[in-house]
Amino acid sequence: MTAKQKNIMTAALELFSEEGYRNTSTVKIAKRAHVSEALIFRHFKNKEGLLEAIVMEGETHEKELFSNIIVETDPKEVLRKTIRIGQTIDADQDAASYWKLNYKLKWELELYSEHKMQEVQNKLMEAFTALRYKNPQQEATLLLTSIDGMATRYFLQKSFDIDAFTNFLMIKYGL
Amino acid sequence: MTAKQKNIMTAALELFSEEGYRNTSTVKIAKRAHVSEALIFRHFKNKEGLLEAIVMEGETHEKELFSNIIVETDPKEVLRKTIRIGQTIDADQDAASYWKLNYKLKWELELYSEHKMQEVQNKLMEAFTALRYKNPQQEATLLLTSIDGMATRYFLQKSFDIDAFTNFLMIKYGL
DNA sequence: TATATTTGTAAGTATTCACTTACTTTTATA
DNA sequence: TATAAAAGTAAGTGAATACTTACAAATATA
Repeated sequence: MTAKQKNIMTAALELFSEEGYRNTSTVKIAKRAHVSEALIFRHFKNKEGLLEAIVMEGETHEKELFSNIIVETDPKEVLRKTIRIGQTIDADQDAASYWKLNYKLKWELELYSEHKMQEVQNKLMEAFTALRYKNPQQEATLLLTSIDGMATRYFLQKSFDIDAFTNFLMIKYGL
Repeated sequence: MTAKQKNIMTAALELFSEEGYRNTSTVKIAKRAHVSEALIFRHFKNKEGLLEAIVMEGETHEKELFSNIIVETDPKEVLRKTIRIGQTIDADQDAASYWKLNYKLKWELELYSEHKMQEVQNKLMEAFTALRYKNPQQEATLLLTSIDGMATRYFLQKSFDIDAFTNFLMIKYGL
C-alpha cells in the first residue's frame, strides 16, 4: 500500500464517520487526502470499494477487541472487559472513528451484522450462567443493548459522561 | 391542509425513515405521493422545510407519549410505562415510522436533542428515588440508554424480540 | 540501460439533484 | 357571477455527483 493510498483511506474514514457515507463526495476525500480524485478509482475501483477496504481494515481491530473478551475465562472479567469497551474505544482515536462509522453505516445503509456480535453474546451468556443469573440469554442481550445505547450517547450527545456511566455499570454488576 | 399536501408528508415520512433524508430525492417523494415535484416546493418551500413539517408533526405525537409518563404519580407505573415505550411504538405504524426517522436523523444529521428527553429523565429519577435505588440519576440514564439500544435493535435487527426483551426488563425492575 | 508495469493526474462525461419559471386549473370570496 | 387567491403542473436550470479517458511520471524488473 502506497502512502497516497493510505492517505485516501484515512481521509475517507474520517469523513465517512463524521459526515456519513453518501454525504461524503469523492472530491472531498481527494482534497483531504491531497491526491487527485481519479486516484481513488484507480486504487479502489469505486466509492463502495473504498468503503469496503475501510470496513475490512476496521474488522481486524474489532476482532482483536472481541478476542480479548472471548479468550477470558473468569466470568467477572468477561463482564468487566465488556463494560469497559466504551472506554477502550474512547482511548483510541482510530478505533473511535471506526466504531462511529459502524454505527453510521448501521443506520445509513441498514446493515446490521448480527453474527459479528454472536461470539461475544455467547461468551456473556456463559458468564451470566456461571454467575447464576436467572436469565443469562436476556442478560447478555440487555448488556449488549445497553452498550449500543451507550455508543449512541457517546457519539451523539456531547454531555454524556462515559466514565461515570461505565463506573455505574461496574457497580450494578457487582464488579 | 389539502389531500395532496398530506400525501407528500406521508410519502416523505415513509421514504425518509426507510432510506434516509439525503438519500430520498424529491422526485421519488413526488412519485410516491402522486403529485408533481414542483408541488413539494410550493407547499414546503424546500426539502428541509418538508422535513421540518414532518418532524414538527411527529413531536406532537411524541409529547402525548411522554406526557402519559410524566403525568403518572405511581413510581412503579412510571417505570412500567417507560419500559413499554417500545411496544407502544410497535403497535402504531405511524409512530414507528416517526421514531425510526428520529433515529435516522440522529445519525445522519447528528441532531441529538437532549432537552426532549429531559422531562422523562427527571421523572425517572424521581421514580428511582422513591423506589430507594442507590443512584437514581445513573439509573435513569441506564434505562433510557437501554431503550436507545432497544430501538437500534428493534429497527435494524430483524430477529430482535421486543416483547421478550420488554418482559425481561419488567422482571428485572420488579414490575 | 531498455522496457514493462504501476502510480498518478487533468480534463472530461452522463446523470442526478434540489429548485425555478411560466403557466393553467381549481377554489374561495366580494 | 366576476375576480382574486391558492393549488397544481410541465419543462426547464445550474450545480454537484460518481466515474472515465487519455496521457505522463515514477518505479520495478529484464
